[in-house]
Amino acid sequence: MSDAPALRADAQKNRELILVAAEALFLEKGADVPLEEVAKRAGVGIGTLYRRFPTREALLAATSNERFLSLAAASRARDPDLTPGDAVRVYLEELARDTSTYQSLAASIGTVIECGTPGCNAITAEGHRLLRRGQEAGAIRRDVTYEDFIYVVTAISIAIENDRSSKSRIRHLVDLFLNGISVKGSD
Amino acid sequence: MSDAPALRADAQKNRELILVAAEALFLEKGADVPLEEVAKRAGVGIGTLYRRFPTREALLAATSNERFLSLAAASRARDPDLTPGDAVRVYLEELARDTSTYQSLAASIGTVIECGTPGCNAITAEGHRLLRRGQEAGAIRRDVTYEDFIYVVTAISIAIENDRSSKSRIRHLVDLFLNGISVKGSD
DNA sequence: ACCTGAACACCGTTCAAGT
DNA sequence: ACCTGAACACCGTTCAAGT
Repeated sequence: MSDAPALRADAQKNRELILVAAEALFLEKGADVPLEEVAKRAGVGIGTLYRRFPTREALLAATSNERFLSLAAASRARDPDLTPGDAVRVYLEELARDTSTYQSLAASIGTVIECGTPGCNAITAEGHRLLRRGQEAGAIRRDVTYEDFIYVVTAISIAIENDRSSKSRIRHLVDLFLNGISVKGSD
Repeated sequence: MSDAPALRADAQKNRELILVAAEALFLEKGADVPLEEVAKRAGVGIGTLYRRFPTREALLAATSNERFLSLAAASRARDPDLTPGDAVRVYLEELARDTSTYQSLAASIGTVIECGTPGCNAITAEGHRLLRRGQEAGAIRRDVTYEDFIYVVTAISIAIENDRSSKSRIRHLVDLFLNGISVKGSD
């Protein structure tokens, strides 16, 4: 599974320094912070950063890895306590909240979450599982796809970033996705 | 209403040239095309472009003005033929389709549509009207806001841009917003 | 009042030289 | 194998000089 041919000790150390600096700066200044600033704070040359993380998305995915792993684990852990429908609801709310951690992350979350790291794989697999379970239980429409999940998470995060709504509206927006804007029984 | 103190003839001409060039380039290369390229194609200096359109959003709003006006007019025209719910559906589909006209426009459509030009005002007023009518007819939930409309249009356009879905999925995504992902009667 | 474009700032990305 | 940072490219934005 580990296709990385083991980094040299100094390279491994630099990789860690870059990740720590990136996490801090993404939080402080958003996901579009200049990469030179990340390299500077990490105390490495800009070339070293590019060698380890060829794209900004790769760096974002790496800093998200642990958060995604724990989100997926938490979702599985609460599974027995929730109905299939509620499990999907909480999954979407948590993922939207997480995506709102870094300013400017929303637009690329779709790419970031499909990057192949263990965390990305875990959170994606968990979403597929919840969707399937909801459909088998007859709670979720058959024509809904996992792409629709990503779309709504992206949407909510962008809405929050644009300051057209606040984090407190995540629940409302997820609710619209789940139940629709139409009054029940009106069609 | 017209707060513009009438441009000098040459300035007016340049403004038109900029708009024509911008429309063409936005269509060819997306809403993030270099502004210098727009100025070059228009045959004016970059300073002239900035003088007329201080921000990219202002330029986007200006090129969208006529499209927004006709979208709003079309919506009012078909109004008698549709139920309040269907009127909202078509409004959202048309707006999402329009926002997908220029690549990279989606993320800023929220800002562009609130810019105060006649077109922006018209399409916004029409959306508010349809929402109110839907709610008064008992077809739309009372807790839905016009911000939710913008959020879903943004979401759909971003989904399309990220190539996670195609324009043919607009109908599906609007349908989810209207009716929700939950199976009816499951709650 | 308006136009121009050089000048400056800023950031992304590569790559030759060095360890 | 890895690191560094100068160098280059590109784009946004301003503003002094000119009409």
